[in-house]
Amino acid sequence: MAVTIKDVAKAANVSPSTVSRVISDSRHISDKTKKKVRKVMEELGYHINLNARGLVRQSTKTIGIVLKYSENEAWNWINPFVSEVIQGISAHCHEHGYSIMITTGRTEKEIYSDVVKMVQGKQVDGMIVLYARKEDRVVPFLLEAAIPFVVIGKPVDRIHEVMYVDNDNVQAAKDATAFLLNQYHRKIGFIGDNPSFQVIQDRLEGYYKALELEGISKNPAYVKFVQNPEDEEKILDKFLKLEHPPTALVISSPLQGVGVLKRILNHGLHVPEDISVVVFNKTLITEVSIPKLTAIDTQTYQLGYEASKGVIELIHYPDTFKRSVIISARIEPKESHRSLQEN
Amino acid sequence: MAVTIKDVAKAANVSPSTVSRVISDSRHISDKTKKKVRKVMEELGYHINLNARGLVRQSTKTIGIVLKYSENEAWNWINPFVSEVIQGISAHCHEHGYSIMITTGRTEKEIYSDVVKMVQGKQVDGMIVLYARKEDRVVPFLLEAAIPFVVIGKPVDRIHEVMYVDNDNVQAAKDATAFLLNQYHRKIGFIGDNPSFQVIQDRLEGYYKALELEGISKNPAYVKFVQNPEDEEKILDKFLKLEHPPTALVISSPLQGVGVLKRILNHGLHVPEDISVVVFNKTLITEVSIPKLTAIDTQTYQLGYEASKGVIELIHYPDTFKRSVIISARIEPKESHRSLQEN
DNA sequence: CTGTTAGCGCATTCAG
DNA sequence: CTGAATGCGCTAACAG
Repeated sequence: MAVTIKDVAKAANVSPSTVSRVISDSRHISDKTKKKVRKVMEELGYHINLNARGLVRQSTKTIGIVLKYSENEAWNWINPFVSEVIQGISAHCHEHGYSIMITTGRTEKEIYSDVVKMVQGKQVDGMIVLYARKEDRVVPFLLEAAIPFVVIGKPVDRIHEVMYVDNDNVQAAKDATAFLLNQYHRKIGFIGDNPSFQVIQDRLEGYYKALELEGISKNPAYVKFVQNPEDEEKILDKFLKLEHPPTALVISSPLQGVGVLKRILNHGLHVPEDISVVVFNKTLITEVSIPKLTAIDTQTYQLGYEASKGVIELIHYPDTFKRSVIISARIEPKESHRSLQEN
Repeated sequence: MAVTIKDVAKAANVSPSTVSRVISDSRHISDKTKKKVRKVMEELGYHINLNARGLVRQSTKTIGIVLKYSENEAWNWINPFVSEVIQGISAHCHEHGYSIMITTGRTEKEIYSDVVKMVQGKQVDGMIVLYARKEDRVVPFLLEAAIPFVVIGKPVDRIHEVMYVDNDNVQAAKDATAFLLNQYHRKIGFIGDNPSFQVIQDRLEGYYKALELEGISKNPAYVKFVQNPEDEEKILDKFLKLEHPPTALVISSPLQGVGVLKRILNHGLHVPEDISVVVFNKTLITEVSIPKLTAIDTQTYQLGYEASKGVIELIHYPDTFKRSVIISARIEPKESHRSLQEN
């Protein structure tokens, strides 16, 4: 067995509680004893057992992260969104001494039970959910369990009861579409992935809104959902076979963006000469892409950072008003778009 | 407070120890009582406190993951290698009921203290280290602490004392180089990132070996290390200003691969017409790249999966022979190379 | 300023 | 097959 608080106490000729107080640097302990105890701890190689502390404190200083799953495994972790968000969460958690635990499940059901285990098992003090989607069981469970949590994305149900961090996706998509409209595009397509995620719905809405403002009516043929990379080919085919193919596309993920880029080339067309492309989420990928993709910077890292700030605040002050945070997103013009009017 | 084993015991008219036995499905309990107790657990909404269990069992069923850090933050998580490895680890851990905790630190020092906290704090039963590098303090610490762990990559020191999972990077780089030699390239460059990582050293060695077999002597001008994306430009400049610029490149990361691709285009050159490129680590990125990059499939997911298998085996059978695992890597010819002899 | 006492929730002897 | 007793390592009153 490892050396415990008792061993230290004995060796230092003090009581265990004194040692405990030294550990938490209580100000009710004289500097002299602190020094003495710390020396003994050093000598004995003492280290606190966080498990035991967790048990008595009813807190583990750990945040659980519910990963976004998708039908298509590959798109999950590889999607740079997840990586960047976690970076942001990590950074803030580290500043506050919190550890991070992540779900390991791959299906919706597995992830749900991971969450139950973390929460009911008292492994975490709070949770961050990396997605918002319809008919999801995780958020209702967390509400029921009354554990601090923050959703990244816009919750679908019971929105007033949950704290969330999100971009204004409606606005962002509206901006992106308006950006293309300003460049005299009138036939603009929209490509999203899984429409059951709220984020896709919001972006679609923003896209429609921008068109509406220009008096352009909804055209379902210009809206497609790609659930796996293979579909990209078909979708582009369909677009191009239209009597009036789109001259520009708004695409809801960077990976899809580069995918579509490639398909366009396959068709012997060029970006931005033949088709302009604006994608959601500026990431390293959009930067290394050729051409660089004109992308909407959703400040993913910041999203994670703020989410972490949120949970930790909720943990410390449970009665905090659940003020949700909107992270601004703005378009960064790069090389994948052009104006139709080459004045 | 949540409902505990005692509450269940009381409600079911049994002793706490009986409830405990029902939880672990002990075969010393009659089916009748099991049923009865389970019913009560259900009604009361009982869930085990894993913290308490951890304390008494001296095991948390949690694996810690030590993330690879790099000077350049962005390259860390975004690097798909990490994502894929974690997917593999996740999958296996989930199968065995293990949770995953990740380090949150960004600098070497922070990560080290994260590790100490996890291990000494008894938060984890085992560890997986996602890198192997010189003068690293983590591995020695882990050895000292005598906790089960597996390194992904080839350990630098005390290699016989640690279990590791790795590709044969020497062989893989040799194959990659030989592949280019077979295509009649004679001036082959090598680009790696941080040379303090063992993996880079190994690949460099393999590269040299292949050249040697063809009687081509080492040329330092053909070997460059890129520590951040900006350097790519300079390095390519240097390569191209040589009297005999390389006609092919072996590159040690997919992100660097696409980066270099882009720089080559900037110079008005084309891949594979002017320069052939072979990169390490087939990932989604190499697939969506234009052209698709001829890449070495290092089976990253499998690397993680095997590492997890390793730790969990070590946890269950501490005296397991530390048999290390080599995951085969093979080159997947795509579109970024060509033969110099167009017969 | 420090020691004593009493658990946190669970698993595991040892009896019966 | 089940119950009573004990302790995992730590913290938090409550005394002094």
